[in-house]
Amino acid sequence: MTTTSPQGRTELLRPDGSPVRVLVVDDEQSITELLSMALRYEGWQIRSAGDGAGAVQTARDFRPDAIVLDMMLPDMDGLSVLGRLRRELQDVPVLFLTAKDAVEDRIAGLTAGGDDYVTKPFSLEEVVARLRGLIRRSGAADRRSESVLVVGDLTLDEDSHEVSRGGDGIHLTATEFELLRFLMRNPRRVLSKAQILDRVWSYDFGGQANVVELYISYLRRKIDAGREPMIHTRRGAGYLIKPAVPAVT
Amino acid sequence: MTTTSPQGRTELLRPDGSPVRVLVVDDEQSITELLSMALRYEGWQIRSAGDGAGAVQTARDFRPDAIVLDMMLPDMDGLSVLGRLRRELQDVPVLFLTAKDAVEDRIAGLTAGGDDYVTKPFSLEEVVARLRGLIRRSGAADRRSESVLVVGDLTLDEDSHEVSRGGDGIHLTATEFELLRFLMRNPRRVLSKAQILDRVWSYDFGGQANVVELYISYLRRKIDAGREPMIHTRRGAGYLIKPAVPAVT
DNA sequence: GAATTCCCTGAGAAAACGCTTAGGGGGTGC
DNA sequence: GCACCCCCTAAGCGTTTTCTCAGGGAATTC
Repeated sequence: MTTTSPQGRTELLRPDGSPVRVLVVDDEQSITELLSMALRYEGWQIRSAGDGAGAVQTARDFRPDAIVLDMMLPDMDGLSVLGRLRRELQDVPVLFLTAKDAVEDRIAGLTAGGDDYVTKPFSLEEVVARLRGLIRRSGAADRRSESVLVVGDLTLDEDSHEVSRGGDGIHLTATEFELLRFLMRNPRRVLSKAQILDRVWSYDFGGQANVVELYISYLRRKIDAGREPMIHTRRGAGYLIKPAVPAVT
Repeated sequence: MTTTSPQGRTELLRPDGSPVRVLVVDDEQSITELLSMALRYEGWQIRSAGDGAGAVQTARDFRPDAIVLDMMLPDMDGLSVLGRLRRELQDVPVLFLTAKDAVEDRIAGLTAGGDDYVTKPFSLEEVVARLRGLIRRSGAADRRSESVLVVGDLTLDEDSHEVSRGGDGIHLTATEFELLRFLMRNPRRVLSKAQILDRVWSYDFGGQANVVELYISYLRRKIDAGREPMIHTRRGAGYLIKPAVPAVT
């Protein structure tokens, strides 16, 4: 089931209308805090644990609809945590957090069961998107909930990563895609550069704030080029996307 | 829930009709007083604290709907205060106050959870607007509360920062926008130049008092130009905005 | 009706802000 | 190992915005 808030954001809900529950497991507290904040903002109910034992225990009575699980835990290795969690909650989808250099094939095996993974350092948009996908596919939320964002004649498919405007396919790089997704999930709403940076770039990004300007300009070149613009600058405030108003000629 | 006072101001209220509660945390007393006054004027219930320990303690039994938190506190740093506050009140939205130069350093993630921040020196209108936005989105107030101000045929959208009169879009600069917002939030009420200066300009503005006149004239040019005027001067008292009375011709 | 006070607005300087280009470095695939 | 693509830094440029200053006009007072 989905519902649309007054701001136009679409929320995932369980079939009985109660909020989706997510368990976050990571030993770094800053990570669990960051994730909890972001996921709560999605309207989900969050619990967190700092180690494997805590995770299993919390999972037992919290009965989450999805789990975010760091593969590197102090007390036991991610696999055995996973095993125990699965004993409690058989079908719950898991989003793994792994270091970039983690062994690929091991992860590949894990995600075969419909799970997914994200490498650290991640961006919040990425985690949220992956999680939404997992929950959607697991059937914990209404299956009809869509994975396609539409603003005007602009279309973005979160599953296939396809983007098109007015029927023409548009190729975007990974970062461009995430930026556009964030804009399109908040149409007609001014998003500050800080907000964009916090959601779209990884949490450890320490660079210049003008990357946002740069990527906005890339996006405009691909999306607005030669058409009525959809991406607008609010000087001193931020950017927003909205359906193009046909030129009155 | 929203209600409209006799003066025509729209107030945010909690779903049960009680006033919204806000906790203000800053070590400079002049700031907490300034903010407390301004926020009480919004019809909200305010408590303040001067350090992190006090903030956590006050939050515990005051149970605020939103928190204004200075990042620079004497006893502990803003983030650990945040952590403790969040342990007490999980979903409470936070508006951070930060120094301007601190923004670039290490404030990544502040807006990640739907929170927001304002840099010092700030204007009261900005703080109030941001807080209203946070409270609105957090669901502590009635979700139907709108983000659009309307006076006569003049319309101002706080989310998209769009302004239009009689259907025609009007482009305003950031300062013009804030001034108009302040006027429109107090329709049919005379606002003195001093009041306007205190609310719309940052508290450390040391310039000439006639900026207000200047910006009123800018606004008139954009909003009243060629139409029945909505912005009126009360000589010796101030300015007010009200729906235009159709010209009797 | 003259003086005074208050308000409005034009011009212009300084600063802030956003956009764009060029290029380096890292990673990936062939 | 080479070529390609992607991400980001850095710097320069043009534009927009903000504000000061000053002159003139309008309302008010005496």
